[in-house]
Amino acid sequence: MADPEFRRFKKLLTSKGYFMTKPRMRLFGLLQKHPALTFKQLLTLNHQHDPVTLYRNIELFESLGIINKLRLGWETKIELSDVFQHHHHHFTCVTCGRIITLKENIIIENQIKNLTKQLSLKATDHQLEIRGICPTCQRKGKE
Amino acid sequence: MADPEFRRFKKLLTSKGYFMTKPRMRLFGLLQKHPALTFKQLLTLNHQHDPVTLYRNIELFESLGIINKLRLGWETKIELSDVFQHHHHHFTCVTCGRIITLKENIIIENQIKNLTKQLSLKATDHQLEIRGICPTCQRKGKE
DNA sequence: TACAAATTGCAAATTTTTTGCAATTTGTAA
DNA sequence: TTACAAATTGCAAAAAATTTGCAATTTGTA
Repeated sequence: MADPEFRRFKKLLTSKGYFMTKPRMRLFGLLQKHPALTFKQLLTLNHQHDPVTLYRNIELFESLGIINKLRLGWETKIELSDVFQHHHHHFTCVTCGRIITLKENIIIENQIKNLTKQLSLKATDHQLEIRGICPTCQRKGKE
Repeated sequence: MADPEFRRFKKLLTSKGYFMTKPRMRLFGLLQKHPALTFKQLLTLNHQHDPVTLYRNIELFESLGIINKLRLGWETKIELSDVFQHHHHHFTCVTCGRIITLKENIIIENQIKNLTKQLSLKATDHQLEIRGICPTCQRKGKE
């Protein structure tokens, strides 16, 4: 495969002595394709396969920094970490549950840098979720 | 009780026809006292009492906007919503798990307002978690 | 104080997550 | 390419977390 993301993924695994297996490739592929998935969604998309392996690989990926777990709305979702995606934030519609990806905002990023610097915190990453009502649901609400 | 927060809490409950009960007062009291608790911590602090009632009241409080669930570090935590606290953000130390409360940052707040306005999103609230290494753990790491 | 409606707390069901282990798959080095 | 050691899977089963139904109790109202 020529996919550079895949190569980075492989490196993360193998440099620590883990094996590149089919269930791991499948999981990584699903996360590349979809923006943010719950465990259940992953299990469904991964049909016919064992939840146990999925649990174990999610745990592994988490520990290797391949994925992040987020709470969006009321659910815990899994998505690829910033190593594989442009850094971004999320807007969750509290009415329909839709998630809108918000592209990185430089002013906020800088402000976070200042803020942590002042407090002598060494920041590794961050996440911002904005909740509210999406344009579609706003329109429906007025009808 | 003269506590104005408590009165606000009571109003939120009773204005929708819910009763002010002892388990609900206890839960609210715990959340006032502690910054961000997991379900397990709540259960322990609430010793001798049933998990079922706790689940039900957490769900109710959530639906009434009394509390928020957050994912901090790897855990889901519960804290009083901005109705009862100054709006703030969180820093989680990935090494020791400590949570540091970050006071509201006006520049970030304004930036969020601009951002959502541009996209016609009606924002109701948001949360920001910064992860990294706290000063204490940074020192330990160097020893 | 009496009543209707809401809530609790128990038992039990259901769902989610973890653990142990034998069979299989993977990477490495001859 | 083959053979081997180590890692991983997927099953069965255990453990933990969450939800449901219901009778007894508590709460707000008149």
